[in-house]
Amino acid sequence: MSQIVRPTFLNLPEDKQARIIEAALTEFADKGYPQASLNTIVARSGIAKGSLYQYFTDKTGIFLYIFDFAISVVRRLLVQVKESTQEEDFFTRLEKSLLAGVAFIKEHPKIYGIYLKILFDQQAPQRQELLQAVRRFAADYFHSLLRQGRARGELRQDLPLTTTTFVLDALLDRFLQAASVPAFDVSLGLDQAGEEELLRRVQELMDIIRHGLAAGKKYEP
Amino acid sequence: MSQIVRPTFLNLPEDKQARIIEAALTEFADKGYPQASLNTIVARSGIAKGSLYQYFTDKTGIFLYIFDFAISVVRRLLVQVKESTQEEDFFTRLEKSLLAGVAFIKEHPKIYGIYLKILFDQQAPQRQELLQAVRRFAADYFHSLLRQGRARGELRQDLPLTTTTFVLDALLDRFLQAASVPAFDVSLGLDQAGEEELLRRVQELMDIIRHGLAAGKKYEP
Amino acid sequence: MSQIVRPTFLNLPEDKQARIIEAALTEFADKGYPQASLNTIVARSGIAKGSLYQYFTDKTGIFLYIFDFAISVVRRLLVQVKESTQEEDFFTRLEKSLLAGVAFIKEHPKIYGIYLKILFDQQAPQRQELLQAVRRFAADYFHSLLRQGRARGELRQDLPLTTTTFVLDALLDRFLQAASVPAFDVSLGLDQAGEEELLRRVQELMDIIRHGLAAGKKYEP
Amino acid sequence: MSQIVRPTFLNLPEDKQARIIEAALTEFADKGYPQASLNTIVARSGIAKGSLYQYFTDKTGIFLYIFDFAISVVRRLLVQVKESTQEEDFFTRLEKSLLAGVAFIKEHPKIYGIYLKILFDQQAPQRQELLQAVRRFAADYFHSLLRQGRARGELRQDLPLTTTTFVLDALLDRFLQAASVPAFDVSLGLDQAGEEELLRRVQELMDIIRHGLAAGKKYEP
DNA sequence: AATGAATGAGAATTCATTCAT
DNA sequence: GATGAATGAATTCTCATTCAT
Repeated sequence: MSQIVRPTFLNLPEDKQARIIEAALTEFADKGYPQASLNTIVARSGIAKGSLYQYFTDKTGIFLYIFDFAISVVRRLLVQVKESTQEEDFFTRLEKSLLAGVAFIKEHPKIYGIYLKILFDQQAPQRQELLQAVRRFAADYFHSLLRQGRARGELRQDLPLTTTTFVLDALLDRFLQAASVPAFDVSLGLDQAGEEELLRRVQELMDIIRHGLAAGKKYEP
Repeated sequence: MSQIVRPTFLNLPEDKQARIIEAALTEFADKGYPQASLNTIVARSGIAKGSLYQYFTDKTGIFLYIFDFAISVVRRLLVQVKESTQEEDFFTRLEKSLLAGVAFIKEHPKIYGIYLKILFDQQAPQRQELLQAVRRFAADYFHSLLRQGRARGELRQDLPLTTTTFVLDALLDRFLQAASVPAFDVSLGLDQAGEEELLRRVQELMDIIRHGLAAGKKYEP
Repeated sequence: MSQIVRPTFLNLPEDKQARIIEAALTEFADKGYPQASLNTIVARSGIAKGSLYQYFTDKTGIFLYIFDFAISVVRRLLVQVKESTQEEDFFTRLEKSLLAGVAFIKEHPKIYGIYLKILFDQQAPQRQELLQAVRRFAADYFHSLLRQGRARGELRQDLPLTTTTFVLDALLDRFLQAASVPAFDVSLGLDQAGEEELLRRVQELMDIIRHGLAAGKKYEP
Repeated sequence: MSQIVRPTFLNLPEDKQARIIEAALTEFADKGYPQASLNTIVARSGIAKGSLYQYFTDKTGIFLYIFDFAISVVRRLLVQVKESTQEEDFFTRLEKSLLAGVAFIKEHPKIYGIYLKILFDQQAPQRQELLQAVRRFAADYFHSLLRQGRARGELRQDLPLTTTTFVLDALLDRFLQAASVPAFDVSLGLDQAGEEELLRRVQELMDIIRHGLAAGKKYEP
């Protein structure tokens, strides 16, 4: 931690900090770690190149700090959604989580962008650890939803928690990708559609999930 | 075609071609398009720097040729799986497809790697087109499986084909990722597990899918 | 000589020779010696790269051969103009020479182009010698016109031959440049004008030359 | 401006600037734009390759800056000659201009060299504009001399200004070339001659010009 | 004689990092 | 603490020339 950001940076006026974070976030989200240029970052934030090295140890340091910052924003969102839907049933909670995710990505495209970039950059520093942190975070979230749902009898009792967590993570993560990255969305056609179309897809997806997970008459071959 | 690879390359002895393809495939899969270094490729394939430019027009040309090569390998696999399972029921076909995918990725990790890289390289040439081609290919495959399954009465008649295609694509693609890229596999723990564990997860996943899609007693809230 | 072009080339079918000369002439005229690419020449003449080295020793050899070829074409023209105007008076001969020059450049822009290029390429092989040859050729031509004109009493007897030769060479050479290279023509506006305008400029120029050189009432300060 | 040279360069100590300008001027004058090597320039000025790119945007930027610099030196000379000969008659002004030109070229051969190079470098950036600027500059100079000379009655009233400007430009420019570039000087033999010989040629040339342009008894055929 | 594959030096340009002021 | 000039290794790409077939 102390190897990443230097006290010099934290002592900076907040607006200057913000300018630098914004510039770095934009650059990393646009280009990914290895293609991101410190030249661009200093140019956009209006500071001297040397100053960047007063604030952070090196390119890696900047990246890790920015990624940390991004994670903390996401974390805040998830905690808030989780708490505000405490009382609702499993499927409602899941649906609201999905919709909250869609809204978040629309609002903070850069944060989602930096996550997508790191996802496949072998060169990104500590990529493994960073990704694991993010995914485990999501997994924990779904896991806790599932446990509560099963305890309340809303879900089949024989559901394997591990695999079900995987299913939810995969479906929601992919849905968010499709909703935000046109190239991913081959089948759904979300980017050309309006809000209405999006909501219909959410309903259809939830319906399939409900069939897959809910308690009630079981499937009999 | 002639824009990308020059006849010179195709006239080369096969083992030399293979060495170059192998080196390029490795480099692009490791680093992605923009970070891949032609220096590395020529060093690893033991040819002179200038020779590479006798074979391909430029870096883009090499990349496109390699990607094309990779795609054709995948295509061959899918066609083969599809044909060899013609007679089986929907869920068996799906399961076999998944297992074939797992086997393929284990055997050709670099081909899968290059696909993952291009997925997020904003800089990769013709990224949009290449990705669409791949994804649509998968989507068509699932779509045709679904149509046949529904026609045979194995699936619920009210299944929305579009969204269901998306669900299958998401779940299988993600399962493959988890099976091959440890960082992605937070919940399943596939990489540390043996074949046995993997098969169990496949069963669990298939079970959930069956509940979600199969005809039979419907879910009643 | 025998170091420049090899017998192999001269034994070639004439049309093949012509194709190669044409391609080389075009390339050298377009780009000048150092920028001319042998790749382009072989591509345009449809021969193999190795063959070029069977015909000529190296790039320099090709260039010298082509330049020689160009010179011989010019020489033929000048000899012809000189002989066909034997009987006319000095100023008529000069004017006809100028007009013949304009016509020639319009017809053989590449030959003129290669001369212009070599004019300032320090890198062109044997540039000094080649240029001297060309200029001396022109100088001899003017010198002989002047001698005859003076002998016939058409010119002032006190004209210094050397300097007058220089004057004619400078004026005619520059006029040709202005007539063919728009960038040189700041004052005359020849490129946007038609044939008519051109002829008027020729008259005006000849008039000034006449005042400068002709016998007749002398200038008295 | 800021597109071409960066403030970094202008902030440099003067002697360092001078070393770089000198090295670049030499290289461009020797080889012309496309053949000039940045490697040579940095080697000769003793700076690192990267530093050049702190000073200028790219090769084009360096070239344009150097050319601009050269033009400004020439401009200063011409303005000075023009002003210091205000009171003299046309032919004296012209002769002094010519001699000033000869002296300048002897003193700044590289500046003249870079002008000669750009003259035929199809590849030189903004060649058209740069050349037009130079030539029009000279044309304006002669034009103004001519107007004044005619107004004072020193020249024939029927002289066509346009063509006469062309004649002066051609003769003086070519004389300067002959005086500085041995290859151009076929007839005059200026390079092997001493100052004395040169002055005699100037007199002879001026005499012919005087006959061609001056008022006084007209030529009568 | 003809081919065309192989070569490697050299080109312009970018960039993270250092360090004196 | 802030600056920004300096660096040099690394990048992609071109080209004249050689040589085995």
